[in-house]
Amino acid sequence: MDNFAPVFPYNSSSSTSPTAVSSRLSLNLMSDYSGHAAYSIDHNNGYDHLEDDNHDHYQNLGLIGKNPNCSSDEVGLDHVSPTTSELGNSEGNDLNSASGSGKVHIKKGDKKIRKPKCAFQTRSQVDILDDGYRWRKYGQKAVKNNKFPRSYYRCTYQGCNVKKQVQRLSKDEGVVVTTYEGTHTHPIEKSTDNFEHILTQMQIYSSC
DNA sequence: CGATTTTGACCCGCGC
DNA sequence: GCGCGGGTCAAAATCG
Repeated sequence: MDNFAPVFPYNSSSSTSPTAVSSRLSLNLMSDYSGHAAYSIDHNNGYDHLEDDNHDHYQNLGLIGKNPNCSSDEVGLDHVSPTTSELGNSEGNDLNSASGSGKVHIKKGDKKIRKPKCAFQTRSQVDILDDGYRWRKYGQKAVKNNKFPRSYYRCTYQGCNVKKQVQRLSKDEGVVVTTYEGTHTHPIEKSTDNFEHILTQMQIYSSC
C-alpha cells in the first residue's frame, strides 16, 4: 500500500488545524468523472459569497478521485521519463522537466510512475482558482464532449513539478474541475484566505 | 526584458 | 495498423 503524500498543495506542515469546520461538511459520492468516483462536499453554510470582482470566489463542490484517499493509482494519466532522473524509489515526485531533448513521454520498457492525483470540483465564475501557488500554463486542449477547453498548468517554483489541470464542465458551466498532480516541495507562496480554508477542510476527508 | 500565455505540432496509449 | 483522444513541447506573441 503506497501512501501518497498530500495531493493538495498543502503539506502537513500547514499550521491551520482542521478541526472546527469539519462538522459543516458532508460527503456525497458521485460517480461521474472520467470513470472515477467523485466525492462532493456540500457546505451547509459558508462559501457562498459569490460577489467579488477581481478575486476569485468559489464554492467548493467536492473531491474527485478514485477513492477517498486520493491515491493516484490507476488514474493513469502521467508518464514519467526516467531517463534523466532517478525514479527508482523517489515516490515519483519528479516529473523531470525533460528540458532540452524534447518530449517527456516514456519509452517502452520504462515503468510508469504515477504521481498522486486528486481532483475536486469548485463552483466558480473564474477558471483559475487562487490557491496560493504560482502556476505557468503550458498547454490547452479541447476536450471531447465538452465545449470548454482543458488547461494545463505547472508550478513555477524551481524543482517543483506539481501540475494541475483546470476544466469547466460543459453541462454545468458554473463548475470548474481542478486536478492536482504531485506534491509541492516548497511552502505556499502567498496566503489565500478562503481557498486555504477550503482545502484544509477537504484534507480531513481525503487524508491524502 | 523577463515571465507568462497562446497555439500548432508532436508523441503516446488505447480501442477497434 | 490506424485513428482518436489526451498530454506535452516549444516558438512566437503578449504582458507587466
